[in-house]
Amino acid sequence: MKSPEKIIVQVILDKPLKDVFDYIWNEAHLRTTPKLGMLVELPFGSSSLVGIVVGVSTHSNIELAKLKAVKTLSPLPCLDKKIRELAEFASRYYIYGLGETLLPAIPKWWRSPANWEKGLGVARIDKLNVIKITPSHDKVIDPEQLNQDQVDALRHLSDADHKKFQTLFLNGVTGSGKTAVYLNYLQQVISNHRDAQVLILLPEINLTPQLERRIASHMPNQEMAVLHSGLSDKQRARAWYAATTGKAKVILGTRLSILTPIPNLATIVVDEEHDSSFKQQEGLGYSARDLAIWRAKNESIPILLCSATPSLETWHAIGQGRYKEIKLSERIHQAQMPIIELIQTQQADRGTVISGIFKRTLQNNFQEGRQALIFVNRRGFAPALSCGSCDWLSECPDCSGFMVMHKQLGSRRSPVLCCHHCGLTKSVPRSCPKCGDSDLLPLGRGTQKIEEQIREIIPQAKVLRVDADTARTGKLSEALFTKIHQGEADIIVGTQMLSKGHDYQNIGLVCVLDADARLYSNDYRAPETLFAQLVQVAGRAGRSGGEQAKMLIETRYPNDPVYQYLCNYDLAGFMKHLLKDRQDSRLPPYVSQALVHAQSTHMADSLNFLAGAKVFLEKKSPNQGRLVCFDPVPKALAKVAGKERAQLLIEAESRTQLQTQLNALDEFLRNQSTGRITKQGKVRWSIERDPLLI
DNA sequence: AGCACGCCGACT
DNA sequence: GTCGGCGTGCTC
Repeated sequence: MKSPEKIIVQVILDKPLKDVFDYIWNEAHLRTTPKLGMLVELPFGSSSLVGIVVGVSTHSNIELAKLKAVKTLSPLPCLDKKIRELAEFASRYYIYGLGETLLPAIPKWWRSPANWEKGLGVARIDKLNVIKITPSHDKVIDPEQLNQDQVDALRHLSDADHKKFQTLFLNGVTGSGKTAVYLNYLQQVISNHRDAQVLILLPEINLTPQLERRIASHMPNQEMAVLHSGLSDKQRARAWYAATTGKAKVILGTRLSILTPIPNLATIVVDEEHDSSFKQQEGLGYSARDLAIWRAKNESIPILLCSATPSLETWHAIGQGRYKEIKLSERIHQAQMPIIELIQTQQADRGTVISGIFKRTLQNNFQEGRQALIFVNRRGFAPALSCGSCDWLSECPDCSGFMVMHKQLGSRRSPVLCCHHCGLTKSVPRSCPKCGDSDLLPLGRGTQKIEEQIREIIPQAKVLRVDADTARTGKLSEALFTKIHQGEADIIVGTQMLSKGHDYQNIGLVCVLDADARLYSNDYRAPETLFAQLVQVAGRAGRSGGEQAKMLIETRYPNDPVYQYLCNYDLAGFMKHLLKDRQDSRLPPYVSQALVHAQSTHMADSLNFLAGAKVFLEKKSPNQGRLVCFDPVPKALAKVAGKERAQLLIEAESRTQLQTQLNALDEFLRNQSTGRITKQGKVRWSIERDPLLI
């Protein structure tokens, strides 16, 4: 007599282990049949974990006696097919465990079975409002108030087939009203399609409160869910639940929200599409921009990318006809863009003072009663501390970078040395640790030093500093920007943080100090990034009309194409130049790249490990196919937090070729590791697809 | 990744 | 005598 067959479920876990684990499904106990995408609680080793059901079967390769049973189920709706497909793709493409991809995409609060009990969590959360609508005093922009360009752009968008995948690119200079265009578009989508939900991706948390308010006043009757890492567990859980259940019609978030289940997703907008924050650098090294396009394709919906300075990938795709460009004419606004002046600096005056021309222009601007922005690429007081009589420099003991000097303004405490890579903080030595000389000098200029100098030059001016130190939290930064908007600052000193998304009213002058600090580095994207930053910064000036604003850029290389194209605001010319350059030097988008990262206590172990990876790849494709495998090298910043780091660059003409090779390499490396650490030598490794830095 | 089991140094 | 170091091995 055959006993009734046991139901076995395959479950994924947030562990760097093999993909699926088998469990027994006790239907009598769980009181329902297993369904794909269910979130369940499981016994695992000596502890308890949550997992997601990804398969149902009656057989297991593991002995039945060894299998444990699913403990409880969550009251959440199952993760739908679309989101599972997206996670499967991301996991495969970015060479990362499926469980490690999908589970962290669910808010922590929901991954705690303590919150599941009797579904009370859901009931309670369901009663809460998703977002309190707090309309701003910004003027609501009705379609009638759009200018002709915007109306035309909106018409192009409305004409798109909403049941078909299509990538659209909205090209418009800063302040040309891109946001008004896409908000009107989204409103149309929501009102024309019952239950439709829309997703807006933004690069950074700083930008969400502004847009949040704007949406609230623009679409006051729609429920909105905001998702980013700055929220509390509960807020995040609530927003995610509202998106998953279809309750929220507008989902606004940073990159992590691309993995949110949205059952009636009708369209996606990626704002500031070129921004590198869409690429996650750690763990699952995904690009939310790229995943958004894949998701749109998989769900057969249109996607809209927006930027004044598109990524080269986007520009390339437009050229090939893969994306459709919608242009907001630059003509009207070009008149408002500041006149750019390049100030050449000599090696000798760098890092010492604010030069005469900057001083005079700042003073004039102040007397005219207009605000000025000063951009510095470096936070802190000085990039390093040096000894006046020997060659000592403030190197970090655990990293191969320098410790940056920070003055603790506003407090009586003495200055500190701080490593921006590992966070180590020390007090400034009284005398040189090497030769004992007491003549220690700060080297170069950071935001704090500039702030200090400006206060000396124009003592009457109200100076405000905006950087990672003064705008540490969302609240702090909002307070700073409120101050700026209320005119409580004459001169604003800050890092890139200043340039994003904020509307300033009365900027007459923009100064960029040491613009090319990163231009001649190992970052082949530096020219593109710099161009985008400078256009962005330029767009902050002269918005209220009035006399044309000025932008002064301090550079050692005024003849570099970046500046030459920038002075004419010639985006198309610059993009063409860059594409030619990338084609000539065999760089993306003309080749596909991957990096194998390795870190361990000794550089030799890291390099040896990578050499093994290289041998494997070359054996796999003996005639080297169209795969190019470079030599393992120590990283530019070779030591971080006491770990010696190295990397191996792999290139291929075709993405699919690279994909199969990387999957094979991953399997090979996993077989000699526990988790992601090798058994011999204890090398921690990872594979990164489409790296930004090589 | 956690977490247990397991075999060698300075402490109530 | 024991508390505890972290080396290696497993998790359905």
